[in-house]
Amino acid sequence: MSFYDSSKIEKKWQKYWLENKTFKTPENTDKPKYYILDMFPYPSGSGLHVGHPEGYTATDILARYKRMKGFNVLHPIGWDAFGLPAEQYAVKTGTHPRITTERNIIRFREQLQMLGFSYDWDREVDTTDPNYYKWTQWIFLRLFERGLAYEDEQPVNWCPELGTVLANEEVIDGKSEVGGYPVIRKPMRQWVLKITAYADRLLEDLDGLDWPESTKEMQRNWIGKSIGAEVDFNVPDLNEKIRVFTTRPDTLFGATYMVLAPEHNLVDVLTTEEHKTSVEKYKEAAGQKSDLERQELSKEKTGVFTGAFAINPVNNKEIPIWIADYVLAHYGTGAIMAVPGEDERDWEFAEKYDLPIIRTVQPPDNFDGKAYTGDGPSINSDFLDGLHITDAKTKIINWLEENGVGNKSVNYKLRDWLFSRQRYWGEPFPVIHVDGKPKAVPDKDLPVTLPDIKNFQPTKSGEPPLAQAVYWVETTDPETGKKAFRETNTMPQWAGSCWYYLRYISPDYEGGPVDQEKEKYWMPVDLYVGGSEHSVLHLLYARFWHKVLYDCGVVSTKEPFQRLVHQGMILGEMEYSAYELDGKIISADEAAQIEGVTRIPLSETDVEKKGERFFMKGTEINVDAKAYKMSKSRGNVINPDDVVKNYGADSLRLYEMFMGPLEQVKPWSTKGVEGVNRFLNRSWRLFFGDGETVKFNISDSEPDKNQLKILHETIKKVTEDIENMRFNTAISALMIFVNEANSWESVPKSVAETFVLLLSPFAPHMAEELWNRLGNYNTLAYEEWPAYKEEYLISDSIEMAVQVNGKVRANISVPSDKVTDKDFVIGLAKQQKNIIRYLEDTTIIKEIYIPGRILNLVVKQ
RNA sequence: GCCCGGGUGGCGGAAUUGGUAGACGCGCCGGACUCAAAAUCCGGUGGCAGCGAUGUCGUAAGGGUUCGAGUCCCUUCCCGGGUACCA
Repeated sequence: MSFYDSSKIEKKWQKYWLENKTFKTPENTDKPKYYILDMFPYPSGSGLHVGHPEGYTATDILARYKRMKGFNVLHPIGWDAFGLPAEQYAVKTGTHPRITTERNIIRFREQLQMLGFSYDWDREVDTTDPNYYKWTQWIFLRLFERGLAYEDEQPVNWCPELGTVLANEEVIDGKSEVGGYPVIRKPMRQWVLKITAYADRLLEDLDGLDWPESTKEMQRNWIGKSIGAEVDFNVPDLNEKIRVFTTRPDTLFGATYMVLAPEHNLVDVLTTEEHKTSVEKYKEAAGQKSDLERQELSKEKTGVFTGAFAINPVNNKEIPIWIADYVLAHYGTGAIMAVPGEDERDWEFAEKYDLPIIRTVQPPDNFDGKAYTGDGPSINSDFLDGLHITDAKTKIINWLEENGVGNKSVNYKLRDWLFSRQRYWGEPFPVIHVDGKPKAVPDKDLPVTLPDIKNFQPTKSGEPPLAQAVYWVETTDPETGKKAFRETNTMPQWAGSCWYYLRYISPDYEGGPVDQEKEKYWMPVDLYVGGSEHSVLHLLYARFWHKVLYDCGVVSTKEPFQRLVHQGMILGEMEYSAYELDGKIISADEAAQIEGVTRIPLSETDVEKKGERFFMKGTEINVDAKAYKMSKSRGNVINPDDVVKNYGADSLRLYEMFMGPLEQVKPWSTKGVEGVNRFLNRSWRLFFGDGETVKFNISDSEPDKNQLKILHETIKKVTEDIENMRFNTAISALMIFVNEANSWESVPKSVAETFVLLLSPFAPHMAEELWNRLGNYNTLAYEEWPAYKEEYLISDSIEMAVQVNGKVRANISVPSDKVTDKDFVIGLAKQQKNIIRYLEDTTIIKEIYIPGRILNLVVKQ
């Protein structure tokens, strides 16, 4: 039996591709270009997991396909190598993060090469390389020059366990996204990037992008633009004004009280003597709460009265001023007018503290809720009465502006981006402090490199590890010669990944982050593939930097990533579980209610499905059937190295694409890998026969009509499916071809060659080997992609269904040249035994014929 | 709660976008080869009834539009992801 030795053949071609630089990006620009990018991997110590090759195989297939289609393809890879794990490892072991990082990169590179990806290995970039972060710093200086990077003392998310501050986005439910440690609020001096200045452009330019709608929607929500008005409320006793932001100025007549955030700077001024104690107490309690506590305790609204009153400008009514932590200091003006009639939160608060509620929008008759937030005619609103929301808003805004008590206003949820971290393993800021003021390091002195230090531990007070490198921190201002101190914070990991896609274009260019001539040719990225976990942060930050670079004239496109696709997560194998309590097997439903149960793994053959649920075979005990996220603790992690060892890289690639649509979440199945592995072996045997001896099964004969038909059907299907990234059905088409061809006496060489080319993007190692053994001595990577000919697809006859009253009653075979002949088809149909039976004693009232598809005879008794 | 996805055989998934539901793969059943097993090959495989022809039910549930609905519309349920007092 001939057999395919995957490990030997795969290594052979990997070596060939590297040595011949087969996938070196062309330098000429005479052909159309295709820039296909994988999301920047972090080279972690645990190596590649099976999730990585999913997206990478998809892009690799496209890259290989586009090369064969005559495109110049840019398909690079590199390392987002700054980051916390290497630093934490350094704290623990004293190993410099550089050592760890280099080791991990080598491992990752080997693993990627083992999978046969067609990257241009001469374009690797590494964010920790001073030649790279020189330009990260350079871009930061452009931000600084433009006033888009500033220092600010502000309450930040301080994580004592990690010894660093975190961006708002890195805090999930009051805990750090990395590690899940508690996070507290602490005022500190920080670098902040003014992403809010680009909010509108980041929002508007989403419209032109070919991205998943859900991702665009998430970005829109994150930016959170809302249009409304600002209104001033006078506090006559104190001669003060309180400004509020509202999206519903039309409900102004229903504003029956005001609420300030506890941190609002007028709170102390407003509070009357008799309320001082309770207000102080409330403020203190709110200030001490961590974000987590604030969220947990916020189920029930709390607040206290300040004793002060403001005047509602539309009706001059006196309304009380409260403070409550359901009003956020950092959104809008940190103060609201409360309109309980049309706002659920205000209603809840008003109910609790017995504050007046006035409806100003007429709810529908059947409305039985509390606050009514829908549309309707205004009531109790003087000159707005009868107007619906939109018109009422316009009118009241005009009124506010005429009377000088307010104006139209826009607000964003998006906040400026907290950009500094108290870490060692990150890009140093190219900034020195002279006389207490930040000053840019001149471009010519870049990069500001990381000093070597021994102790990577941050200080308890929050001083970054770099502060220990006194010789590095203390420097002189090159301009004035004055004593200066280097910035000891470093940049967050996002920095390096904000612009890496540009560096790939000209990785060795010394005149700037990117060679502008080449940038014009290669940008934008035509296809960007990566996980949906980056839907907001990385993609928003990168878009922001790109727009700044656009404004600086460095790049020529407004957006970096034209088309974006997220690959779905790969889960562990499906698990069937029964549960045991005190030696007794109990049902999964029961187990979910009780603690202290033991999970008993079952095999697929132990269970059966009844209705919607799975049960232990022959019992009424229902069991769980679920695939879980891969995790070390669950022990369901699949290691790609093992898969490659057992089945080969081509099998892994093929399986990951065959599992289902790329974007979908799907469970792993080792049996499924065996399935595609069998397919590859069958493909191999197509060429080398099935006997004891290896015999070449290829003939020089001309392909017959039938062979050409199936071949060209396969070409058509595979081509269309690759174009649409439907790799699972493309592979299915290849399988159908092989199943068919296996029944042939021999395979005509021309057919065999075409098949090998079709297979090559998916299983490049086997394809190269077959191509070579067919007598071609060059790589097939730049062979022309096969084109199908319509003439071969036409068959002599077409199978069609005949329906009577919408139900299929017979199948007929119609000669191709008669397909458009309705009368002929109906005549043929009426000869069918089963049709005759159904037409008996009926009258045909309608004949619906869709040529080549279906004939439906509508009859009546 | 709100915003996005999505529910199709025992399992992963197909279905030319309104035209024969279940392609392809896994699993399972039967057969060939083998002393035997593995591997491989051949055949079968949605449920129910029937020897069969065939009939009938069937794409989460219910209703609607249509000659015809997995696909379009309405209602409900379930699962996954995001988000959460943003005024």
